[in-house]
Amino acid sequence: MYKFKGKEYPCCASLTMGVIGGKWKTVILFHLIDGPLRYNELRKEMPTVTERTLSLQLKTLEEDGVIKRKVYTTKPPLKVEYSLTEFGKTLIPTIKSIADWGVFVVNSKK
Amino acid sequence: MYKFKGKEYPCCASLTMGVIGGKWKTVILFHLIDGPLRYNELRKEMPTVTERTLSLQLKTLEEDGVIKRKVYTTKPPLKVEYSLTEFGKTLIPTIKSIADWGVFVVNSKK
DNA sequence: CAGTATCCGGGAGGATACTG
DNA sequence: CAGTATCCTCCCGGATACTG
Repeated sequence: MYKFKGKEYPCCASLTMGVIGGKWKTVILFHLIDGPLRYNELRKEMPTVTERTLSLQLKTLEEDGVIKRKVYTTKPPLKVEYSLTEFGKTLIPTIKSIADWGVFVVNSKK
Repeated sequence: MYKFKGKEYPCCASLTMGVIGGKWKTVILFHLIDGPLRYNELRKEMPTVTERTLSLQLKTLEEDGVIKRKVYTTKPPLKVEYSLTEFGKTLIPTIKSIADWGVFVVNSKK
């Protein structure tokens, strides 16, 4: 049994999937590899996600310590930036491997 | 837009997650890295999965061309082996990266 | 700008029983 | 042994409207 953040997983692979699994989390992390992004910048990169879902996924990634949220203003209009934490950066090779395979599949079809 | 097996994905990373995402698929693939396994051998490796779910996940992995199903007997008791296809083997580095990160997280907590 | 609030549907996954 | 069949629950994620 593997434990992380109070959750139990039957396999080392499922622990990782518990953190980066789901429809959107890898996409978010993939876009954050190159540096911090603001909320609306992320939305532009991910045109098909809804505000609510993006917001929820960002929150769970933050709770898992993978990304951090930094607020630059106290009054509207707000400026908020999301970035990988040091812990989150340890995921970069894995995220890149996931992204690379997607590219590989599309390219090898031609 | 990235396409694979009739499905569309907004990002290269989500294409990969479409194939290996979900609660069990990476676990199945992880156990198949070392060689073919029979249905009940897989069940032993994954004690908490139900028969139905394991069966369904194996079927979708097979449809995506990642694993192959080989039947050795025509009459009960059946002998069926699951193994990675050549295409599925291109996923090994990614699966290992995912599994390694799970191990890393557990070890670095101590 | 960066989010909540509210409502909702679908599908992933579970439990149990049965079968070629 | 290797699965189906049936039924059911949960919650992820979507749509839309609203707010500090």
